Amino acid sequence: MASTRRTSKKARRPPAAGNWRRDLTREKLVRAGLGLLDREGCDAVTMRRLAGQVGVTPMALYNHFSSKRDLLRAIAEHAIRGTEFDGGHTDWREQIRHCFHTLRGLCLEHPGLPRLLEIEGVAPASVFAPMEVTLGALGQAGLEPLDGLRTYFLLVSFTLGQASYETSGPFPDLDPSERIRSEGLPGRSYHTTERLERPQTWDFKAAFDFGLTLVLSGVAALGKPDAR
Amino acid sequence: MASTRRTSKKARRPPAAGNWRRDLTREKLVRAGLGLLDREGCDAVTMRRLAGQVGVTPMALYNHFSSKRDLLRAIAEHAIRGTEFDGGHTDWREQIRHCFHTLRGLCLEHPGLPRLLEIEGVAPASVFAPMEVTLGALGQAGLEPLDGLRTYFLLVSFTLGQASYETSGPFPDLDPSERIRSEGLPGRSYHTTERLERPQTWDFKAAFDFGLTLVLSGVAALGKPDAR
DNA sequence: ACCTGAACACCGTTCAAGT
DNA sequence: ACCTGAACACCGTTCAAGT
Repeated sequence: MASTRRTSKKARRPPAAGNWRRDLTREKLVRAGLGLLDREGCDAVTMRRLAGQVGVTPMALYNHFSSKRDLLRAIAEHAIRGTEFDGGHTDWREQIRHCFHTLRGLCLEHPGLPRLLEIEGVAPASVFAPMEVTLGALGQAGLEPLDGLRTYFLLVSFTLGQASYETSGPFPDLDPSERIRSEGLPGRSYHTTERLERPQTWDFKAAFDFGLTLVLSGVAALGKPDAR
Repeated sequence: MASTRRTSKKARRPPAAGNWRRDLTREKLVRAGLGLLDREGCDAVTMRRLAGQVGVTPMALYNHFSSKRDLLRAIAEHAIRGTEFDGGHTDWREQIRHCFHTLRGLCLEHPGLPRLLEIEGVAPASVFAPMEVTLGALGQAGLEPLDGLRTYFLLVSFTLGQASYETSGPFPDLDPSERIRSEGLPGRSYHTTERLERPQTWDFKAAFDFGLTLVLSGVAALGKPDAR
């Protein structure tokens, strides 16, 4: 804002890239938006609030983003970019473990991210970085591309779901025994769930590792006789 | 609305249950809300729109629901209630397959449901019906309760994630090769993903079955020597 | 080229008032 | 007991106007 302020002298812009000040401001907005997302969650990222945050009128944002969706996509992009999902492991299991631990870590750093990615049209192309790594590793494990893609979707649903539950929850609402006792549910029996002793502190990391191992050993079993 | 209209004669309500007209109206609202959810999606379920739908002022809803969240919870409850997740199979694999196929089917009937359940505090106690069935079956498969719970969360994340993607998507946004070609992503290579031939029609059911089988064979492998 | 201000059509919810 | 109407503090976005 301080230094290179020019009177706009007709300024025929180069067709491809390099719009000096424009990019700078867009980046500033994206950073502020990501901050808002991290501090106050997905619903707090609002055109009006972001504008207030950087001391500008809401409508000023529309010079840099065509819509709220465009803004959100840029924020997601900025959060993901720079993350390396490829651990460079030769063992395909290790490679996949690394990849999804990294994805989980990213979601824990930016707790609003999973929900953000679910908004229609917000997921940027960078979400395919883990796909690339996974498909490579699964190919090495002997899976056909189609099955690799299916496995990738399984892993990604799992990872985002768990991370979302870990950061937004654990809702008291989702503690089963508690809920079932308070609300009466006629016509259903819940003996197993009711007498379930939920550990006081649920170990999310251990649960995530368990799920990952389960899927990986399922993949390994695909080549074997008993698998069905 | 037609028949038993009484002048409210002081009506000391019985302490426990049976508020005749009140329950009727609440149910009517819930049904209309579910209709709105099914026809126009999660975001369309709005106090004001629902009120308009049943020909009443928005504030009238607050006589039957304490908040929007309360309304949404009742809608989710109404969608889930009556669904039988227990297929009565003796084989634990069949039992779990049936359970999650049922859950998936429910999400396809009510496309807004997965997103609805993710809203904080909306998931009703009935969401634990599949948990009951799953924990029982996994116990039969020899899993400890803690691992059973972890597996349940894996399966539920997977099922809701896939169903959500199937009904809200398939976004053109999530077709990888397309996106990567249009947006340039500097500093990343995507050869595997780029040359991926995505089948023109993605078979969601087959992908779901595949994931289910993968997880189940992972569970089966837990008792075996090679599992790690 | 970038920003403002007023306006429009929406939200959830509170509060006082009607019957 | 149930409903209305006006109001408040929010949304995303359009449009005309300023510099």
